[in-house]
Amino acid sequence: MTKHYWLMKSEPGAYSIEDLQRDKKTHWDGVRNYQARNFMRDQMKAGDGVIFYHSNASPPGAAGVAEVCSQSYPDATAWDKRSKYFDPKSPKQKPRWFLVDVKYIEKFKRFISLEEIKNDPGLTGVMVAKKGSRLSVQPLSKEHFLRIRQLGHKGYSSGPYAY
DNA sequence: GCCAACGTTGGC
DNA sequence: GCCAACGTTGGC
Repeated sequence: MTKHYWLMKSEPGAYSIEDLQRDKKTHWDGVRNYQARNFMRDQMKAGDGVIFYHSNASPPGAAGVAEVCSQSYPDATAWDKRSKYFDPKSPKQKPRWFLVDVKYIEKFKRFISLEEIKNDPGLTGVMVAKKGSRLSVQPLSKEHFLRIRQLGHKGYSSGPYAY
C-alpha cells in the first residue's frame, strides 16, 4: 500500500503539537464530518505522514509532523453520553464515526504560518490555503508534505537563501 | 467578535 | 429530492 500524506487540524487551545509531544500518541477523536471520516476510515494507514496544523490560532499554521499509527476504528466518544462528541445516531452495533491513532514525530523549528503557506511557490494549490477550506482532515500530496516539512526545518523560504 | 463559507437537518 | 433554516468552522 502506498504511503499517503495528510494535514490534520487541531485548535491548539484544545490540543496542540506540544500536547502530542508530551503524550507521544493520541486518539484523533471527535471528528464529526463525513468527508474527514471517510479519509480516516477508508484511506489512512499506519505509517502515513501527517502535518499537524494549528487552526483558530494566531497565527494559524503548520506546527509539526505526526504519523498515523493505527488502523481506523470506531470513535468511542460517540457512545459516551457525557462527551461533547456524543452522537445517539452512532450506535455500537453500527458505528458512524471513526478515528485513527496518531503519534508524535517532530515539532518544527519554525512555525509555518498559513500566510507563508499561501505565499510559497512550492505550495500552490494546497487545500488548506483555499478560501473556505474547513475540512479538518485533508489529503496532502507528497510534494506538499515534504515542502512544508522542509520549510519547518530550514528557516528560509524566500530571499537569497531560498531553495 | 464578526461573518463568509460550508455542512447538516428536516419540512414539504 | 429540494431548499430554507440553522449550526459550525476558522480566518481575520
